[in-house]
Amino acid sequence: MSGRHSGRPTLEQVAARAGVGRGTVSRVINGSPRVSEQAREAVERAIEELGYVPNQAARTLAGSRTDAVALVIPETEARLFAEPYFLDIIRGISAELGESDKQLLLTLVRSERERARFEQYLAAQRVDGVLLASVHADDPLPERVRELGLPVVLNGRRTADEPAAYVDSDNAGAGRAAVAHLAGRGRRRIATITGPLDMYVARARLDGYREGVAAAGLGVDELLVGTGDFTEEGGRRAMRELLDRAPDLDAVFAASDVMAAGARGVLREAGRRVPEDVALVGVDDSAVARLMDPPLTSVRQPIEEMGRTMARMLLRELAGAGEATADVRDAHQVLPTELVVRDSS
Amino acid sequence: MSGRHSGRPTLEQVAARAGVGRGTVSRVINGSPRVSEQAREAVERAIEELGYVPNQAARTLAGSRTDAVALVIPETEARLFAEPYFLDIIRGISAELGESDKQLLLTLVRSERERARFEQYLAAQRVDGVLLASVHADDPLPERVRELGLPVVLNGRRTADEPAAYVDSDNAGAGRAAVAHLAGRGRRRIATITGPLDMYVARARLDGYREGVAAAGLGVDELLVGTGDFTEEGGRRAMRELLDRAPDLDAVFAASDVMAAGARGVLREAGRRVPEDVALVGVDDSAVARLMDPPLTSVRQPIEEMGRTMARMLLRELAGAGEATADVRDAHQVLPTELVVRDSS
DNA sequence: GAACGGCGTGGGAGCGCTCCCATGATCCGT
DNA sequence: ACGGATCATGGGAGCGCTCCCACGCCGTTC
Repeated sequence: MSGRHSGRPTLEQVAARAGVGRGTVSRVINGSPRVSEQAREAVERAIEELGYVPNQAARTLAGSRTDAVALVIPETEARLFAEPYFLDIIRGISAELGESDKQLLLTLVRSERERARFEQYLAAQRVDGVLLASVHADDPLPERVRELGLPVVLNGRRTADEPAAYVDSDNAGAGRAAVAHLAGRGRRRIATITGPLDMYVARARLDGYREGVAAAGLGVDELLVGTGDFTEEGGRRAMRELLDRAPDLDAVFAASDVMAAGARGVLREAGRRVPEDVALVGVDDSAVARLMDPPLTSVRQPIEEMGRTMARMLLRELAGAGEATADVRDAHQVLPTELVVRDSS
Repeated sequence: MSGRHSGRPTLEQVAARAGVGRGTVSRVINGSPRVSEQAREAVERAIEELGYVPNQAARTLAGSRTDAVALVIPETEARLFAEPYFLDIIRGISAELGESDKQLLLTLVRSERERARFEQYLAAQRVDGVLLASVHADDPLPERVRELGLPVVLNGRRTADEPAAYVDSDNAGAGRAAVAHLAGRGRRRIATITGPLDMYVARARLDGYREGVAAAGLGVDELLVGTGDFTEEGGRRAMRELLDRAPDLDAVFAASDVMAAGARGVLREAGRRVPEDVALVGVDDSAVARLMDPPLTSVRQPIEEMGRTMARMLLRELAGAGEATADVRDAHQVLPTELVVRDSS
């Protein structure tokens, strides 16, 4: 066959063609300023002509930077949350990463075994940093990642005083806004359906609800607090219990759209009209909310923006390389939510 | 501790500790049979004790296998399709990949520019193969990937005689099943709302609809065919037109749940009851279908299974290494759909 | 005019692994 | 008992890149 022209061109071949040394080509590729204009042009031309693309494995091996970050999604959660959530997160992350030439390694963690394997991957130097979606209260993963010397950013926090870097939305604010809205429409017996209370996000929304009730001068009634689990069925169950315990309720703040959908079904079966008899507000502003009948008032989280912010934080830390983490405050971002009013309230 | 963390252990150190040569350690790691039981045990012990994890970059560089595959999702599509779709696809792929120690590189392609960049990545030897979600009719990407010498598997086909390997669901079957069901319930004027007709999936469902109508001995009436675009708004628009053109229709087969949801709203506004006046069937069996009022009858696609199958096909081709693609038939998988009957029909 | 500092440059020395070949030990048949 | 297979084994030779040091060459400076 014809010569050794098999395989892709290497940096060495580019150097030869451009009439310079390997070092110079490397400098051009990596945007070093210490290259003469002339040499740079020659190299760029050679790269163009040869269709050269640097071999990533070689770069990583020699330089120990991988140009990839991992996004970890615990599979169990993936089913609970309104599903579009993760897609939006991914979209935001991907958009931000795209601008910096980084790759996204997606890992769904289903079991302990897969988790262990994931830690292996981290140790295998496959990524420069880790993004973690929806961590549970007692999840040790963030610490494990740090021990491996990798920066990590969480989506949501595990506790109020989360030590790791995170991006969260203003969950308490969401609860307050929902209740204020309902109270503003004259509702006095406002109930809530919470998420699972071992998750910080659920607690925070409940706290916001309580603050909102107090702020409206209504006095908190624990009979009006029903516990759900972010699923439709959980929403049904909680709604039934609430109707039992507090048949005089005239509004419900459900901590997720999906639970609101479940609750809506129970209300219909109970002959309560929405919004005439019972006003309903959800959280997420998902497709479900728009398509419900009547369309559901919901507190929107800026999900895609959360993804972007996570990626941005991680990239900043990667760039800042030096251990000197500028300011812890930067590492804790809480994004605002927004009430979207529709016909259910 | 301070001090120079001598970094992670290398294969060489494992060899030293186990009292064998590098080659032997490498053989153990790669599961070669040509290793004595004794040596194997010694090496495994050393790996355990040192917490050794092979450096991926080095393996790739030396062996030119990357242990990663890319999943490409055109961003434009991501909005059109019922969103959970992609998450399910990802879930299936991830599950299958997890069992074979491969990593998933997720790439959302938003623009021509990002597409070009993606091709660069492929050329940079970052992945062993490519999975492509929802390709458009004229998408040249599959061919580009092949030119780079990488195997590719599509989700859905571009045309009826797609040359590339693909996994699709039985879209025509979905249309037939929906119509048969509606006809079975005594509906005679069955309309359809299609997807965008430049997509094969939309055409196939329409074909199935026509076949179903013919099979029921109803005679196809083009007035009953409305064109949508897989969005809720498109569904509304098509439904309005249908009501205009064929006010006597008594059933609608919408080619997606989301369009069905849009249509349902228009029907309500028009004072038509579902299912009494007009029966409604969608496709996807998504959360939207379950949460609609009344809950929507829908044709379910085995989305997660499609993901699994895609991954399996790609892995098989990667394993088969040799160019001898066994049988083209294996490369074209069409999975069955299933009608889920609810109250809307 | 000699000494000096800076800058662009070339290329050696690895990074940690797989591939593969040569080696010595073991086993077989005759 | 001996030549020839068979087998586990060690280790050299890269894979393609980045890092970094040493080398000229230039313009300054005193």
